[in-house]
Amino acid sequence: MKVTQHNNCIILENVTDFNLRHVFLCGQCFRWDETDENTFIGVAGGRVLKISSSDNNITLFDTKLQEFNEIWLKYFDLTRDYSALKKVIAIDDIMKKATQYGGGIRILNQDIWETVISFIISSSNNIPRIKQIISRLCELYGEKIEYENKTYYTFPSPEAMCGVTEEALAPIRAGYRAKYIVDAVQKVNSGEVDLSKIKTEPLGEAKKMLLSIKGIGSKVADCILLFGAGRLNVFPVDTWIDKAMRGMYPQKCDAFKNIADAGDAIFGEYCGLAQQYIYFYARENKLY
DNA sequence: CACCAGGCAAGCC
DNA sequence: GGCTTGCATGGT
Repeated sequence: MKVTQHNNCIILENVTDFNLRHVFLCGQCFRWDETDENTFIGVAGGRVLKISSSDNNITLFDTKLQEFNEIWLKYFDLTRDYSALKKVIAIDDIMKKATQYGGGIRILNQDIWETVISFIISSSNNIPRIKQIISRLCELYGEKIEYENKTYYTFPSPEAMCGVTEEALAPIRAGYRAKYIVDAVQKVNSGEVDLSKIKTEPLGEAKKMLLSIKGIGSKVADCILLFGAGRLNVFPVDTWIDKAMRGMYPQKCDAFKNIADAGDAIFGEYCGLAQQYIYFYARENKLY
C-alpha cells in the first residue's frame, strides 16, 4: 500500500483486502452512510470523514498525513495482513466462498465506549432503527461538526452524558434499552467499570467486567470485545450466526454446548474475523 | 393483523 | 444450571 497526500486528500494506492461496502455494511458499525456510489461519509474519532474508492485506490477527503497516521490507519486496521488470515480461516469450500464474497472486510478499531452503547441498543433491534437511535443520541449529547454544508455530531463521551436519566433519553426512542444506557453511563463515570482495562485484561476478566453492565449479555459483550477492543478471538452469536453455523456445521454445533464455543473450536484464534465473513455472506445472500 | 429485529433480565423449575 | 416470558419501538 502506497500512501500519498494530494492537496487535502490522502490517496491509498494498491490497497488489498479493503472494500468500503464490505467494511461498512457487514454490521460492525452504525455511523457510516453511502452518499454516492462507493462513497461513504461517517463520524469516528471525533471527526467527519468522506472516503471513496475506485479501482484499487482509496481516497480519504479533507484530511492530512498526520491525521491519517494518528487516526485512520488504525481505525481501518490497515496494518494487518488480511490475505494471510483469510487463508487460515478458509478451512473448507463454504469458508473459501465466504472469505471471497466479503474479501474486503476489515475489523474496524472503534471507540470502545461507542461500541458499548451501540451494541446495547442493538439488542432485539434491526439495523436501520439501531442507526436512527444512535444518530438521535449523538444529536442530543454529541458535539456539532459542520461538513460540506451539513451538520454532523460526534458520539458523546461518558462525561457528556453524565447524570442522564431514562426520561432525558425519551427523545431518542430507545425503548426498554434506555435504562441500560443509564446504567452504562453511571458505571463508567463512577469508575466501577474501567473501559481502558477491557483491552488489556485477560479475556475472561474483560468479559466479566462488561457483563456487570445491565443490558450487556454474552453476545453484546462479544461484539464490544471484537469491534471495540480488537479481540479477534471472540465469536459473537446472533440469530443469523446461529442459523448459519447450524446449517454449515450441524455435527460440531450439536457437540458443543453453544455456537460460540463451536466457532472458537472450528476457527481458533481469528474466529471473530471468520464470524464477520459468515455474517456478511449469509445475510447478503439470504442463506439458511 | 401477526411477526420479527445483530438479546437481555427476571422469574420459573 | 437450563428454559420461558416480557420487553419499547418501528418495519414488513
